Amino acid sequence: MQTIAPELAELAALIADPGRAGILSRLMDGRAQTASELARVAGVTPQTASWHLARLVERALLKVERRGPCRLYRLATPLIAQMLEGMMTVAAIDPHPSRPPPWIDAEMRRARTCYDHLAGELGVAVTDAMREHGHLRLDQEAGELTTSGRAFLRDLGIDLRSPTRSRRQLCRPCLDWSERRPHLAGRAGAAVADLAMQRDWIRRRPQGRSVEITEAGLVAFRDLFGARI
Amino acid sequence: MQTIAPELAELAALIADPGRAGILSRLMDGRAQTASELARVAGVTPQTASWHLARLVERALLKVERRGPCRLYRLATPLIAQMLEGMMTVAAIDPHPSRPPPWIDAEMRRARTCYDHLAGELGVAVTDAMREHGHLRLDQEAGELTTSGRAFLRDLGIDLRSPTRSRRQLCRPCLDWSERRPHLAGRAGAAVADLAMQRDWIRRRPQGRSVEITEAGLVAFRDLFGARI
DNA sequence: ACAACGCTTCGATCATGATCGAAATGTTCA
DNA sequence: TGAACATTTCGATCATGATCGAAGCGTTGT
Repeated sequence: MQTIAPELAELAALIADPGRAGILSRLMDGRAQTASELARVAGVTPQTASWHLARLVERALLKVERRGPCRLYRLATPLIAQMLEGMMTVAAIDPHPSRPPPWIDAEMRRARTCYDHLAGELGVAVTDAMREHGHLRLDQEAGELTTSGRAFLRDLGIDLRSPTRSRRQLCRPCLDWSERRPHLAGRAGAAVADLAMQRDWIRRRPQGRSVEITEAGLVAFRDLFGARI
Repeated sequence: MQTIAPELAELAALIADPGRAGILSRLMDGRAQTASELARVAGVTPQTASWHLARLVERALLKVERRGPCRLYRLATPLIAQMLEGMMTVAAIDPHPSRPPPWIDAEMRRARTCYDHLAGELGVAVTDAMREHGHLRLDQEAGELTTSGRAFLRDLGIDLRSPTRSRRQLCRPCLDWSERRPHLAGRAGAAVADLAMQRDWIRRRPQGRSVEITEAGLVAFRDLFGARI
């Protein structure tokens, strides 16, 4: 019997190094990063990071583009992000509740981006609010935007038709690894995150995936969305 | 910045061994297997397999139950299967199309089970047929069973309300790693696979995840579902 | 109780691959 | 052209963990 087990092992081995896992984790926000920054995140020297990055690119987990003397690395496809999401969800489950659980940075847990949508307490709160207002149906495996939900987003100025040719799903759940409950992902999730960024409701912190919720953002998420944050 | 990168690496390391990857791959059909059988699949001695299995159980990827002198191992939760699905999907993408692609066993590609639903050419054909008949809407990230679809399954004798308390989604896409296109998963997918098994349309082969399509099955899938297989 | 069987633990060996210093490459700008 | 900078390549070292033989454990059936 021939299976893809060898390829599975090979792929897993690529993620099994703490440095490379850190790099992939860092790139989960969908942005591109320089080799130096990724070396810093991984906690290794630039030459070691270079070796790791070469392997990740060779296996097509990352793609690289040259910008001047720098090289910018990013996840090759959303499929990679989706796979990592799935793995992080399992990784976040502590098999030994007695052991001190992996301490998760408070800012990270509060609000962050997950590839291109909102995650953490903020992501889950926004999702819950939309669900309670009948905008959304979502569980651990699938999601659906209601008529009211489409109208709600349209009123916020979100045009969901924009990337029409995209095969990407409108509305999809993503299991939040810090909250352990699903939050909104897919095109709708990305659109909400974009909007929040554009209106300065959230700001990316210079490093890491965590984001800062501005005063205006707090008001907006509470009043416009009805989120309890 | 604290992330779950270390836990991600640890989890990946667990899958990164060819033996363990083989074991996990073997258990993707959702059935339980003895340690001996898994040792055989992994291509290692029983004592080595025992060591691998202990690590997988300790990390809660597998659960074990004793049946007489044997120990039966199975995937701990459907979440694990879902994670492995995601990884296999990426693993099946050959980063170097020039290299000979991982040769996939013909029986495996033809028809197999993926945790608890149909996969391979059969799974995709059934899914396509249901889609073409308006029973199903499905793309790479989400799925929905139409009214006609519910009626269709009901007429086949499938009661989808049965596991009511289950939080599991009715209808969900699963990216087929051999066909590289989504097939039907979720409770509906499992129900179809169950039905096919009960009516002897498909038979599990003694070892491996591939299944045999019976003569009656070929007729049923073509006539009842309209599948082109 | 004893033998048969499946599985696990122990101990020693061995291979893989992660790491960094040193040096080379390549790009931009003056 | 040459200096400054980011990145990569090379080479040597070192740690981790996969492996199997031998022995031990636990369950079942006679």
